[in-house]
Amino acid sequence: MPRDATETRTALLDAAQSLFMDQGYGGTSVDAILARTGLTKGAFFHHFESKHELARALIARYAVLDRENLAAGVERAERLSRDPLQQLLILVGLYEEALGNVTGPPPGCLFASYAYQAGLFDAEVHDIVSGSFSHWREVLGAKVQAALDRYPTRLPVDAGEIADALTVVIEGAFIISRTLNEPELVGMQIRHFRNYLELLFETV
Amino acid sequence: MPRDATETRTALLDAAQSLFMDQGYGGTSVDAILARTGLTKGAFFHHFESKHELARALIARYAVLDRENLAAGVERAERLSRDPLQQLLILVGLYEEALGNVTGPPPGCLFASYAYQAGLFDAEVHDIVSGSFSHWREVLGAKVQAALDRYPTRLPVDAGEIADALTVVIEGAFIISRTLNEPELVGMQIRHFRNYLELLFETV
DNA sequence: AACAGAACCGACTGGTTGGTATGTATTGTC
DNA sequence: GACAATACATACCAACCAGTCGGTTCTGTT
Repeated sequence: MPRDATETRTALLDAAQSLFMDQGYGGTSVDAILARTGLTKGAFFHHFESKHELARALIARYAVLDRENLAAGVERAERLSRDPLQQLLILVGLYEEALGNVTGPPPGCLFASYAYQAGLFDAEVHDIVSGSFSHWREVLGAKVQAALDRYPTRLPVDAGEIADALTVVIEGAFIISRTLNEPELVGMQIRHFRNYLELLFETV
Repeated sequence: MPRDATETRTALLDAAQSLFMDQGYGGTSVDAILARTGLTKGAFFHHFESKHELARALIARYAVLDRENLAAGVERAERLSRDPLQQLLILVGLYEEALGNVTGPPPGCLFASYAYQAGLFDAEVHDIVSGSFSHWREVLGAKVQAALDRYPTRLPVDAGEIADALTVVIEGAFIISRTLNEPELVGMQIRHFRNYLELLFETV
């Protein structure tokens, strides 16, 4: 077997992800990706049969990492407490921690970059993105529902909506944080979502 | 004077806005804009000296409308109540109303489409976008501060952060709403921000 | 050492891109 | 109704685009 191809493939995916987040899919040429990696057309089209197929592979990789990350967070929260409300608050706290202590440029989300370029992609890519957000809704929604089942709230709320509210805050915070170039903003805003939960559940 | 040019110019800007929101700036060709309007290269480059200048004009127009819209909302809220907290809640309610009763495809924000394509634009465009978000922070932040000065809160909060939280929710809700194709989501999420305010200020 | 096959190179292609040059149509002014 | 100026159309160009293809290099197998 020849030299290690996964390294090259990863380099292409990494460069593409960075460029797509900064210039968008339509604004990034294959040549730009090659210039960043130092590779050539031959390498690119050996690994991906088209630019579009790269986009698909990229977002699929991102979706897997996102799921693993979420699952790890949930597991960790479940290990740290038996109480569903506490688990929820811990989970939010973990994301606040992870996205708050970022040095350098504000972080972003590949799914979000899709939202305003959806017309460039096909149904398969769309399903990966919407499936990822739906997954957040399901996983978090279950936790919220468990908390709702056990504790009273100051206002009547729907579990799915509360679950969505976290992804909404994260995605929205990315946008404001990026345009204002204020990396701290993301953690701060997640903090406010945590405030909302605590106020809702009368823990404060 | 020749025929009315503003109509043509507006048609170009409208088509560009719609396409940019759907495919991004880099993914939209000048020809695509012309195909949608039924115009030609001659018309385009008569009104805009480059594609980039169109983007600048478009986001500038959007920023002006956004400011006017915000100012109108604030005025209306101030007319409906003398109390700063009530004004704030009314203002949020107005946006919940405006963005919640949308039929057809979920709405979006041109500023947000910029966030993940920033590398394609220059400092001038960047200043318009960041200036717009800063303006929201200032205007809303002042209202929040006025409410904080008069009423106690269950948790200590910063006025600017609360102001940002609304734009964060709106922008984030756009993204999730668009990818899941659920137009109602935006209004619902703004509702949760209103809940947060009401819980914070002990009105519920 | 010979072979096979994957990994990669780089010149090339046809179509598309943003932009230009030049021409024509429209409309108010005198 | 001649003139001027704006508004728009059309043909065209060089640069760039995604993608192709024949060739070269590397590496495990025998």
